[in-house]
Order: sequence, then structure tokens, then C-alpha cells
Amino acid sequence: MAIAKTRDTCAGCPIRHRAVCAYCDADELAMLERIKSYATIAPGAPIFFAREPMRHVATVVTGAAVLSRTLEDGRRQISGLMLPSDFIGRPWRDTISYDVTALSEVVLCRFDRKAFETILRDTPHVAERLLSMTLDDLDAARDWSVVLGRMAARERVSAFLLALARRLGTPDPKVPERVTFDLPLTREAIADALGLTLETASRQMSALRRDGVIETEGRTRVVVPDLLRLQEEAQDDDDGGELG
Amino acid sequence: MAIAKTRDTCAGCPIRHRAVCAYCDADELAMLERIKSYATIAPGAPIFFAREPMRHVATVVTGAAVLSRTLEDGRRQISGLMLPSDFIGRPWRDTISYDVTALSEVVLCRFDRKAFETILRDTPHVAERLLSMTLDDLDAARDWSVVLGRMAARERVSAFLLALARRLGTPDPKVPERVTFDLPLTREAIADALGLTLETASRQMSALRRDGVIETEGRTRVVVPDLLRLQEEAQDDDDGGELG
DNA sequence: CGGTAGTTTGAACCACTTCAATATTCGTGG
DNA sequence: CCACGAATATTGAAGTGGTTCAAACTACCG
Repeated sequence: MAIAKTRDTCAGCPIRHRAVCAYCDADELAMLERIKSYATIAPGAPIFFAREPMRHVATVVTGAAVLSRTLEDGRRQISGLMLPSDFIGRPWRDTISYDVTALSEVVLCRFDRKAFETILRDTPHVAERLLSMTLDDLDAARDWSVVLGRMAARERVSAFLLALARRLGTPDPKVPERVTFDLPLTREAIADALGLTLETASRQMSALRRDGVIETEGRTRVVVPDLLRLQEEAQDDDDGGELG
Repeated sequence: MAIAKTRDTCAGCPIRHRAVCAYCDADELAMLERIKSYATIAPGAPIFFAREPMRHVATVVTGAAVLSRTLEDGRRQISGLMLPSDFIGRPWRDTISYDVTALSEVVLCRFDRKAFETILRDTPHVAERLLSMTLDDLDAARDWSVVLGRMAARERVSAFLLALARRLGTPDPKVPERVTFDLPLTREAIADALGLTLETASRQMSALRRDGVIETEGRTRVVVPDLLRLQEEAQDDDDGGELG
């Protein structure tokens, strides 16, 4: 397959310059190339389970996945959305405390965890890039706590849509503040990410649609006619990129 | 001063084996020793401000501080509690997105940020330790999202007290499941950490006291007669150490 | 001891949840 | 290509946990 072929070489990888390998030179890339392997996960399928031994760490190449924790009584919280170039796993630890589940079909670039730990020790460029990414993720997770702890339902939904618009949105060629994207999550998953019920999440999406903050097509397509307006709804003052 | 004297040498540092320098050998420690400086922050005083240039990174040596974000209308969320050995700052970035404020008198072991970035490049043991700590902090922040997103007020307060008991608690020499600690935060700050109002936080503390889950002395002293009981209240199944 | 910041408690209110019914989307097979 | 059906989403109405507003209390510092 042509597509699989180009994926097999790091040089042609679509996330080459954003993933954990971003800082690598040709030699280092060759070293990673030797130990990497690809895996394709079906939509809805588990990638890792909390508390179960983790043989691999991985980078999302295409698709979307979520990190989630579920309490014994079934309450679920999604604590992170993993998109292309995001890193999944915990070097130097056997387990993680959350489940990782594919939302769409996900292609992973995987490394055996032990082998990756060796790479981290021997390849400063990989270690430095992973540290930088992890610091960013930590800042994003902390920024997100204000959404979960302090924002009203409408603000939460707005903040979530804004974060997705920033990462997934395609600007209108004629009107750059107008962006379009496809929601990779169901209403239930959105609710689980925002600490709301699915009914409240749905109602707030409807309210935002009524008020002209968003337009929707089908279940998944979202158009944001004016990003600035959505930013105001989300109480977002800065111009950076957030999302846990 | 005798105390200042012992603080000046890394060898006698109380957090030598838990901080970012934990993996360092004598040579590396000497290098850090050359660029470090101590700072003492008064209770309530700011350590860093969001969006303002950060000249330093630092490790908390003694005392407690919080990371917080405040929305324009005054709503505040505390996204992290910094205790001795915790690392504050963002290498390779000029600003952070949250305020850092001392709760008690805080002693910091500071490094000029640029100098620390050089250390990170030249001293794999420091980089590796910081990566490991940051990965732990990220897991803790993600674990904490289930508290903010899905837990009821009583569970939130319980989870918070449990996290503090684990990090700050002194076990009773005769009854190890009985632990005592001093709250480094006011009720208002507890509420800001948990996404509640101070009234609700206070009411839940009172309820836990009435139900015998905790005992209190004065404003700050908390006794947990049975950690297991508190764990149940906090919906906590595992035995690890959490807290954002 | 007196003053004040911090805490506790009370009562009314409201945003979100819960429970329930209807509607839409979209894949599949006729 | 359309009709069917299951999954997903929307909307409605009543209930409730946490907030808000208000007042009293208490710990701790000088």
C-alpha cells in the first residue's frame, strides 16, 4: 500500500516535526526507525488499560483517542484528548492510572517501552523534546482545571469547542476567523470531558447554535463563524493553544 | 546563622533526594551549587505572576505555595499545591499561565532560568529527573480532573484531605492508620482548589467531623483517625500518592 | 483581653441533574 | 435509492446539591 509505505519512513511522516522525534537528526531518526512499529486500533477499542502492564509507549499518527478514569459506580471523567503527534505512555513506569481508548481509527507509532527508555538515556534530543511536550501538557492540564472547577456549563462547552477549533479547525480561505472542524467525540464523551451530563452538554450546544456562536451540520460537523465570539463565550483572553 | 549555613550546602539539604537534583552525583551537585541562590518569600506574597517574564526556576525547600488562575470576574481556581521538593517554573519559556503564591513562609532554591536550561542540556541526570517529576505531576493533574469534574462536594473535600494526609501526615506511633497534619490553606483556598464555595467546603468539613471521619483542633490541625475510612469517602481505591 | 480575619451555620434560590419522551442521523439491506 | 432500525441527539419537566446572601461565632494576634 502506498500509504503504509510512506508511513514506514520517518522522513515522510506527517507528524515528523511535532512529535517526540521533532528535534532528531537523521542518525537519531534511524535509531528510532529500528525499534518503532505501527499499530492500527479500531474505533472504540482500548489502547491501554489503567493499572495493566504497559509494554509500549506510542505517538498518535492519525485519529483521536481519549484518556479517561471511571469510578466504581460508573462516573467517568475524560482527562485528555489525544490527537496526531501526542505522546501516550509513561516511561520508567509499568502502569498508568487511566484508560486510553480510540475514538476513531487510530494509527500509532509504537516503541517498546524498555527500548524507548534506553533511547531517552542515549538521545538527548528525544529526552529534551519529551520534556518540553510534557511540560506543555502539564500546563494545559492545569489550565483546564479552571474549566472543570469554575466554569458554568455554557462556558465549558465553549472552552472545549474553542480548544478543538484551535487544534482541528480549518480556516475559511476567505474569512480566516471562520473555522470548521469535525467533532471526534459524541455528546456523551463531550459531557464526560467537561464534567457535565450529556443532556446539559447537548442543551448548551443547542443554545450556542441558537445564539449564532456555532453552526452545525449532522452530528459532528461544527462551524465557528467568528472565533473571537467563541473566545468571549469561553472566557478566553489569550491567544495560545490549550487543551488537556 | 546555623540553619542558613546547612542550607547552603546541597549535601545537607532536607530535600536532596526528592528534588530535581535527586539523581545528581557529587560533581553535578557542585555545578548546581555554583548557580543556585536562596530566596525567602513571606506568607501571602507572590512568587511568580502569570504572563510576566520569569527569570528563575525554583524548588520549594520549605513551606507551601499554590498555583492559581483567576478569571476576569474574580473566579479563582487553584490548580496545584507546591510542597517541599516540588519544582516551579517552565524551562525554555518566558512566562507561565498561572500565579504562584506563598501560603506560608517559603524558602526557594532558585536557579537563573537560562543557566538552568544549560544545565538541562549538559546534565542528563537533572533532565531525566525533571522529566520523571513532570510526568508524575501530569499524571497527578489528570487524576485530579476526576475530582473536579465528577465528585460531589463531600468526596472532593475527602479527596483533598486524603492527598494532604498522604504528603504531610505524621502517623501515630502506636496506630499507624491514624495520621495528623496541619492544613496549609484557609477554607477559602481549599474551596478554590476544589471548585466549591468556601461555605460548601466548610460545611463538608463540619459534616466529616460530625461523622467521625476527621477531628480538628483550631483552624488548621486535622487528625484522621482512620485513613481507610477517609479513602472510602474519597472514592479512592489505590494506594499511591496523588495530588496536583 | 479586644479586635479582626477567618470560620461556621442558616435559609432561599438557581443551575444542573434526573427521569422521560420524542426526534434526528446514518448505516444497512431490501 | 429509499425505507427501516438502532444509535445518538434533542427537548421537556420536576427534583436537588451547591450557591448566594446574611448573620453569628471563634481562633489567634497584638
